[in-house]
Amino acid sequence: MAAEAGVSQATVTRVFSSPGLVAPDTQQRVRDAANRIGYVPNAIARSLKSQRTDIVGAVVPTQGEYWQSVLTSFSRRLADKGKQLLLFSFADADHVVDALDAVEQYRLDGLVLASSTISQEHLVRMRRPGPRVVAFNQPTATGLLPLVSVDNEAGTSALVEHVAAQGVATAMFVGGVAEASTDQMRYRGAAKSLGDLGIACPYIEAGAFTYDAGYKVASQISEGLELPDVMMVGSDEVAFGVIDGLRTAGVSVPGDVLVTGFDGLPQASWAGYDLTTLVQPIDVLVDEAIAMLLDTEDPGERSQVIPGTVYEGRTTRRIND
Amino acid sequence: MAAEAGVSQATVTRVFSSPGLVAPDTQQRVRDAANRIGYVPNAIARSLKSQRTDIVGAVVPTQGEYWQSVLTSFSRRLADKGKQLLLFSFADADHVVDALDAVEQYRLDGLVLASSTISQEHLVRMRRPGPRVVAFNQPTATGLLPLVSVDNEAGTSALVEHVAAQGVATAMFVGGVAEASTDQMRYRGAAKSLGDLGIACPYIEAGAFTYDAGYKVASQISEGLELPDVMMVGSDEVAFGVIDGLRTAGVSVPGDVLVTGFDGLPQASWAGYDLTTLVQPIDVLVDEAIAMLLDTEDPGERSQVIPGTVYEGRTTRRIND
DNA sequence: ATGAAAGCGCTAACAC
DNA sequence: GTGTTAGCGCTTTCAT
Repeated sequence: MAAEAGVSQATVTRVFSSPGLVAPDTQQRVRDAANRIGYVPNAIARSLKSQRTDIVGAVVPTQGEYWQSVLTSFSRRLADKGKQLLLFSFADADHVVDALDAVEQYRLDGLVLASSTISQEHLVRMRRPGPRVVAFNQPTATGLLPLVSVDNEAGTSALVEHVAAQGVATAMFVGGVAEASTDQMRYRGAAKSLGDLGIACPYIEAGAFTYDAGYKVASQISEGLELPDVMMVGSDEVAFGVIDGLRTAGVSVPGDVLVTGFDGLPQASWAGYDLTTLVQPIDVLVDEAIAMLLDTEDPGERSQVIPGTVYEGRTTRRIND
Repeated sequence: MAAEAGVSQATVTRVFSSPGLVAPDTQQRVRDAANRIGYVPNAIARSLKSQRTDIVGAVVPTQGEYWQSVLTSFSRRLADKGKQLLLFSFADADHVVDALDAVEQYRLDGLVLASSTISQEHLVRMRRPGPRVVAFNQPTATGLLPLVSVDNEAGTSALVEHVAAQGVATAMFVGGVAEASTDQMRYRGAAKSLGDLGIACPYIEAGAFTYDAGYKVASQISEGLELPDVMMVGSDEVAFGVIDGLRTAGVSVPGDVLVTGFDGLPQASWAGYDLTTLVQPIDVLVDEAIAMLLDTEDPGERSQVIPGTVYEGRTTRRIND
């Protein structure tokens, strides 16, 4: 390339990274030559020298509406900052390790760890010098890694407050996976606030954060147990299943039982469900995570816990009002 | 590192890429040293030398359930092949160009172009020597780029066949965006097959591939026009909106009007909708695309058009049968 | 304003 | 089985 333009390689570099330092006519000559032979600066070589890739890695679960939204948000926000997103989706936790390896090998500028089901052990492994790691919506990471999360506990508390205003005497919490730290926080918020009102709150585990799990558990409940006044579900996706399961079994929502969700998926406001839920301000969370990742000052083990907002849908509107 | 282990750099390389060539004790000495100082081979340097990154780029729209599924599938399948996925999400078509730049700069091993709304002009720009580009579900690219796509036309034909068996006399096609090539193919399949039965098929444009667009168009239709026996909707997401819009307006689905979708999203089979739709075999499409990208033999401008399957849901089940 | 030269960390060819 | 050497394509002093 340098030869083609009749200049030194140093000048070529300058044309593409600090054009100000190069005479207009030389610059033109270089650009012409580049177009002629289809030259494009090699980012790999640049990274080798500069020790920066401008690529951020993200470990995100492959399943679930919520995570998809998070991923989308990350990808957009990073693009705005001139960074690329290298995606490590994972089904099981073992692959998290693969991601970490890749992060080290590719010398990524940082890594986002998003998922509520990564073990403490893995999290500890992430504490190390080198590229910065930020945990996303993963309360378990508190004190281990810098963390950005929605305020899960306050979220379900707020939902209880709203529901209580509708008048309820009995309740139940339907979680996805009991080990998930988000599930635990959400249950805690619900149980505490309900407890303050003198209402008990049993925990029922659906078994997965999926529609099907919600559907199944709702079918079983409507057969066996006595239905509570309100079912607080740990995530919207499970809640949709719960609602459909109840309705299929002939139970009216919200006529016979009120239902709340958590996350604030777009579908929550669809007319078919219009689910009362806690809306996570995903873009805010993501911006905060990116800031922690990219800011010059070390975030240490700082935690950012950001509140969500209650969306009041039809599923908690008493019909007899 | 070489110094730390007391061997040459070449030996270090061998330990990590062809361990067979190195004596066991030397190997141990190198690994110990690596652990001691936290050494990890630098993939950037390797890429610079080998001219391969083991990273595949993907340009995918940021909106829409369908594309999210496609993305997830790509990410998983590539991981199985030891490749990483660099994600370029894009809202508007201008960003496609950014992606192409990045592909060139990072010397990616290939690029997947997924989206039905990339202009011919941009597609032509992708025809170039260098890393391979494969178009995904983008009929416009036929003859320009190697293409993998579901058979859109045959898909709506198959849906017509199923619907006709239920007995219909009038129909309508609700598209997302008229310019989208997938929309055009899907309309063509529906119109042709309906025409063969002597049934006319007007095209109505919702304006976007979203729930809201479907909801709105359904509200308008149920107010003004006379409802057809069947509304064939160009995508599931729009179809959900159409169904909710109709039901909110007091129109029964499938009592008053049958509805079909296209894509086969997981939600289609949810009890709330149980939408008859054409299921795209996403994993098959994705595998095919990856094969085209990575296979040694040049795919040229070969097109792979893969058939989908009809899922028969409740939305086309005549109530009076 | 431009060039020369060293070096980022690895791989591959060749020697021993 | 291991070392030596050259070079991938940039960036960055240091000269001129």
